[in-house]
Amino acid sequence: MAAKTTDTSLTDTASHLRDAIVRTSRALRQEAAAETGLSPSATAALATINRSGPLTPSELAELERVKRPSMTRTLGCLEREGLIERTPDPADGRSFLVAVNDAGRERLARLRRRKSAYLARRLRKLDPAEVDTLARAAELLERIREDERG
Amino acid sequence: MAAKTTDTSLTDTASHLRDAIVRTSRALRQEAAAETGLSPSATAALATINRSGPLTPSELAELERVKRPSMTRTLGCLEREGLIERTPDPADGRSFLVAVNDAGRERLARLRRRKSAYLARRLRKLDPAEVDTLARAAELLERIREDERG
DNA sequence: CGAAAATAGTTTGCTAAGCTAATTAGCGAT
DNA sequence: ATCGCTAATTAGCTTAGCAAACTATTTTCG
Repeated sequence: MAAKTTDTSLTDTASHLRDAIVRTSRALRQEAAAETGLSPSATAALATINRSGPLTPSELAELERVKRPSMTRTLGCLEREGLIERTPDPADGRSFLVAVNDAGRERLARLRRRKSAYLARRLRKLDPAEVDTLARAAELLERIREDERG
Repeated sequence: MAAKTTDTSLTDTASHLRDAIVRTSRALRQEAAAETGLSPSATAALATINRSGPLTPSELAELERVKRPSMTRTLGCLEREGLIERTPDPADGRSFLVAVNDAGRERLARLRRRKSAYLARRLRKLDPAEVDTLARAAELLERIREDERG
């Protein structure tokens, strides 16, 4: 299996993967609006802040691969929801550090717990090997995104 | 491996997968605008029309999991690019059938060929087993989307 | 048969979430 | 101390989704 990784099968895989990601991401967005009151972008940002400790909006924007103005908006949304705290950056008066507060951690835990979340609901219909495949795919997607820089 | 599929690991996998998909889809959109002049949505729709033969806008909307007005817009875009043909639906005067024309097939082939496409470029850095994992993940994502219907 | 209900596609107007360009405020080097 | 750089924001644009309202046709049924 996967013994033959010709360029053709490779670009073919790329096509299918792209379509699958586009469609799933669409479904996620719809679901998110209906279910959590927090957009997928905001959720992803919150998770990143939680994982990578207090960081500046610029750093966060870079991690999430969006531009700073976009992150400004997302942070505004998270702040309105009362999920993050801003503290002044001791090293730079223009900037500040963002951290998840208790409410944010609560929300993240709740999101993770949500059995009815779109993907979790569907994952429960798969067998363990298939779930594992998707778990590894998620890691791979993050990894190839990391390599990026132009 | 994957022997333990507790509900915890399952919802955890769901979280990671969702974030990975959201971020990758963002990267794809940016890339698409810059590179092909055709949005990921339009590309996915074109591929579906090509794969599933001539079909009505409603059927297409259902396959792509968008609402009819959204598909109207996407089709308008594909038509402006001269990639599809509409023929009257012999069975229903209100409707019509959409099919990919030569230019559309050309474009699809070109897209698939594009070695520099975002995902293809990154896939080439992975080893065959990893590419295979992503290929199977794409299938799984499509499959769990199929199950849907509320 | 003909009127009412249902359905296909479109139009209109809204929202979310990305972007770029321009602005404001603080940092740092000459 | 000033001038250029960088951080965040603001303003305005775009894309792509949605729902509701509209038009045209089909289907149903009295």
